[in-house]
Amino acid sequence: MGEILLHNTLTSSTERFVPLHAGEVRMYTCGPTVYDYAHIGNYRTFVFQDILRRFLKSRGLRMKHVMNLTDVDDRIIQNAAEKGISIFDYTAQYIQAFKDDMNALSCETPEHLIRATDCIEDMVALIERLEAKGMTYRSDGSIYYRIAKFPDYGKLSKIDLSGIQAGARVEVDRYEKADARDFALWKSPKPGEHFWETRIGPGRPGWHIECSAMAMKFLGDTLDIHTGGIDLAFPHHENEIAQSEAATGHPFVRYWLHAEHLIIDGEKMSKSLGNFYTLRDLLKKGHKPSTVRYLLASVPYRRQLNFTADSIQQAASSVERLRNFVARLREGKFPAGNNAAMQKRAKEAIAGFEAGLEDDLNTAVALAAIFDLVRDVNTAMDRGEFRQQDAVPVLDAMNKFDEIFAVLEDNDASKLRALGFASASEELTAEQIEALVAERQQARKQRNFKRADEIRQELADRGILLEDTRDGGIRWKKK
RNA sequence: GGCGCGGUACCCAAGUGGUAAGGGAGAGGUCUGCAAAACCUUUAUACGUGGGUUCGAUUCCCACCCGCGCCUCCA
Repeated sequence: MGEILLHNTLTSSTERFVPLHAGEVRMYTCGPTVYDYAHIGNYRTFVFQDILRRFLKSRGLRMKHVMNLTDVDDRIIQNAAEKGISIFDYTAQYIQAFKDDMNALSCETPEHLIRATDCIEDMVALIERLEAKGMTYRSDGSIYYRIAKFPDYGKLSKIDLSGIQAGARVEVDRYEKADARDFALWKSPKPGEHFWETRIGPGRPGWHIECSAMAMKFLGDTLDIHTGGIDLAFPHHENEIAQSEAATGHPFVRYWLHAEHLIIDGEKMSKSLGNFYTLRDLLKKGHKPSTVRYLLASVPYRRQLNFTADSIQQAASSVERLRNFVARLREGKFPAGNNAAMQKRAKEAIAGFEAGLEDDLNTAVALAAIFDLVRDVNTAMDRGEFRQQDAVPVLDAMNKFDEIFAVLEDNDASKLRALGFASASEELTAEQIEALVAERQQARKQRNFKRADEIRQELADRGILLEDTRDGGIRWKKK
């Protein structure tokens, strides 16, 4: 195993990753704002961070990983008010939807998945620290961060503040700020708005303070890794740095990792263009959760991912190839014994796979190593050079792959059911399928191919594909 | 305008100063009762365009064109 390289936005370079605390990774991911269903672009970032945490875990590192759920912001307050329900109830449904989606995409749950509103006290305390250090000012009951007092401002995004200062684009919103660049730490409530009564007055937290407070609450002053979409680098992450480092005097994050955006058919995804998809939209179209995960994971995270009808179809085919391979390994009949070349080949594949991931999570290279193995082993099988005992090391390699990619298990149907998508055709029980398979085998023996094909078609219509194997057996799988 | 990422075959996508991984799709073939799966063969000689450096550049430098993102709350 080589060293792990990660690209750090802060330094604009790819660096060797070494956790601050041996054996443990303290990581923070900006979670969703739960005002609606998350879209497929959101999940690009979440699948990326899942690949990252799975990879780090596979290296024996213990994860201390926090993800926030932003469950209070302007849209949430407005939408909840329109529906006449509390923001808690309003967001609860989307938090559940988010968890369900993440589960469908086989994304592991971080050690701490926390509602922002459960950490108001921590945010208040952090704002107090900033006030004590003279980093803030009050205006109309709101509290702002005075960027001019933080000389390092802009070091993450390399933004030139003079441009903003002079720019005409900054709107004067309803809050009175001393400087257009300043941002709200605490917002005073408007009439009828949800607010918290606190030591710093009534109101609600600004977006940026959430993440600083929650990250440091669970992970300490300095985190190893902070992930998010590239769009968050400015201003959100820049503001997190300003808040956290001004309060503690310590570096906030050692490695900043940003995922590039997903675009649709070469265009930005947006509601106005009509190319805006949630995960459920895709599942409704008949795509499998594993297909979506594979597609999102297969393009290296620092590259824009162009999502097209073609690319998702390609992902489906690729997963199918991998699953077919594993089924062949598990069910195939091979001559007894072992072939040293196969053992060696499996080890090489693992090494190649890991080398790809080590290189800033280059999933494309990692996948190539696995597909090379698939082809070579299939070839060996066809030539009769593959032995029964070789299945173990090769399966071991595939398991190592799936520890990270998590697409091999054929559990799409149950995941779809969990999300409330009933399969169109009624489910056949394994017994019913076996009975039909047996009948077809009988028909084939009698060379009654008409009946055999009828049965195969009948099963196909109900989502079951039959494959006759070389050794005269049959294997079936769900479509 | 400023900052950033990218432009590689039909599609997705690696990669290196010495003439291009992998996947998908297509075509032909092997196997099979037929299919499916699998395998084999095949698909880039302008690696966005134009210059430059070099014995040699897709890979380095410069310019330009195009796509996408950020520039106050969007992953």
